[in-house]
Formats: sequence, structure tokens, C-alpha cells
Amino acid sequence: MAHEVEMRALAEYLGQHNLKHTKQRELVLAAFLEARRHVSSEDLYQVVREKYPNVGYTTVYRTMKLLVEAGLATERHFDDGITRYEIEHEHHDHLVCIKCGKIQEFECRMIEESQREIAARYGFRILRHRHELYGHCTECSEIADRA
Amino acid sequence: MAHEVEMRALAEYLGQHNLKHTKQRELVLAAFLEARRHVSSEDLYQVVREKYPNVGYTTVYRTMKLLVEAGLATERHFDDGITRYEIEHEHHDHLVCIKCGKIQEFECRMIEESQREIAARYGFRILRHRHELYGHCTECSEIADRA
DNA sequence: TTCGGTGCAAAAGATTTGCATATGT
DNA sequence: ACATATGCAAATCTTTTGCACCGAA
Repeated sequence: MAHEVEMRALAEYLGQHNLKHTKQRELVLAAFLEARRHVSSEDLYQVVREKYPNVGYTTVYRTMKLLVEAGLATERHFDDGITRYEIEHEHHDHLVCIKCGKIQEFECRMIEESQREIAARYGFRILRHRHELYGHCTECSEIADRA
Repeated sequence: MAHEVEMRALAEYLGQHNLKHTKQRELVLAAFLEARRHVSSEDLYQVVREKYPNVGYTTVYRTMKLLVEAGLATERHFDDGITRYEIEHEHHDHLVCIKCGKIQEFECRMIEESQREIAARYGFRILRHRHELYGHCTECSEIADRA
């Protein structure tokens, strides 16, 4: 079984919270880790279904919420209204191609610094943020130019 | 009638597109302009209903989409999944208080510059962006500290 | 044996659509 | 007159919830 670290983290979380270690939770976590991209519950449901057709929608939705609680996943809301998940990691923002849907992560120290400055200016205490740049990626720009 | 400029802009857009100038469209636009904050279609529906109880949900939803087309309003998606609208104007981002819901706009040249730099680095052509900082505003921070 | 988990179906909440009717142009 | 707009109800789409049954501890 791959993903030993994450599987152990899940087991630990479940143990500490008197929750049960089930096949379904393991399957959803594995599918999520293997996806290596921003996936929706629907996406994961489809993947899990291929091998285990008796797993329900509900379980996938509930398990993703659980993984967020456990600190293994982060919820993301892009502009199409569908909730997507990514593997938990900090300090990054997103470039979203509105043609092909590709999502590219980026980091920028300068922006982080500016955010702190803005927060100070308005007396806000920042807990989290969203920063998404929407447009066309290199490939899609080229296609548009040729047309 | 207040909002002469915007009313004229609406009339112009309607004329140019073979659309009709109706009482409902005027009412929704007036309610939107008077709100002076980020409002949802539901909010506007409630306001319009007070004076004109026979206006339907559907008309408000459709009219807000029309106002976006006409360049009078901009659609915003914050993290609660409800679509809100603001008066069209550029170059600003948002501070959102997750306790009281207050939304404060801000502008930052430094961030805009960084965005251009990031776009260049990844070969993206940026068309629009979202940048929202979520946390506690001054008042809500103070209340939390006192507790 | 005992709770928590699962899966189905039904509910929920926001928004859209079909359709008969009403209304600008 | 004619095409578009309206308003209701029903449909949609994503996500959540109720509940009887199942299964991990």
C-alpha cells in the first residue's frame, strides 16, 4: 500500500477521535492522493466507483470533510461553484486557465508582504486568503492568437 | 429619479440590443445602486418586493445577469457560495470579516505589479482575478480579545 | 454488543428553465 | 402585430440529512 505516511496520519486522527477505520475512508484517501491535482468530490466518486461500485456519493462527501478536519486536505472554491480539494500545503496561490481549466500554483513573497501591510493598515487580523488569477495559459493563448 | 447616469446607460444598452425597457429592470437597477454594498439577488428581491410585491425571483436573477452584460455590475463569489454583485469598478480587492460579514475594499499597486510579474513568469494572460483576505475586522478582533 | 459508518433516497438551498401570459416597440 | 419579458412552478445542480441496516472495536 502506497501513501504510508498519509494513511498513518488518517489512522491516528481516527483513533484520537473515536472514529472508525473503514475500507471506504481508505479508498477515498488513496484516490485523493493519487489524483495529484485539484479534485471535486464528484471526481473522486467516479474514480472510486470504477473499482468499488458500491461506494456512495455521501461517503465521498463525508470523507472529504473528514480529511479536511484531519488536516490532510484543503477545501478550495474556484469560480464555477464546485468545491475542490487539494493536498494540504501553505503559502501559495493559483493561476486558473478559463479555457482548458488547468490550475497552476505559484508563490510570491512580495504579495505575502503586501497582504500583511494591508491587514495592518485596516486593522484586520488575517486568518486565510484566496488569490486567484484567471486568464489563458500559454497554450490556450497561442491557440487564440492563431484563430 | 436618481441614478440618471446609470439609468441612461441601461437604456442605451437595451436599445442597442433590441431589448425592452421595463419597469422591473428599472426597479432592480435602482435597488442595486441604492444598496451601495455587495448584495445578492435574494437581497435585492427582498428590497424590490417591499414596494412592488408582484416582482418575481426570476426577474431579479435575470436582470442582474443583464446588468453584468451591460457593464453596470460585477459578479462576486465569496466563500459562502452565494453570488453577490457590486457596482462595476476596477483595481480593488477585498477584506472579508468572517464574524460580522463586513466587506472592506482595498487597492494595492504593489500587488498589481506582482501579479503582472507572476503572469509573465508562467506565460499566463490574465483576464481577471480574485483576491480576498478573510479574517477579523478591528471591532471583531477586540470583542474576541475581551472574551 | 455497542456506536459510529454506510448507502440509499429524499431534502435542501441557490439558481435556471419551460411555458402561458403580459407588455414594450 | 410581434417579439421579448415576466412570473409562476418545476427542474437543475451540488451538497446535506434522515433513517434503517451494516460493521469495526
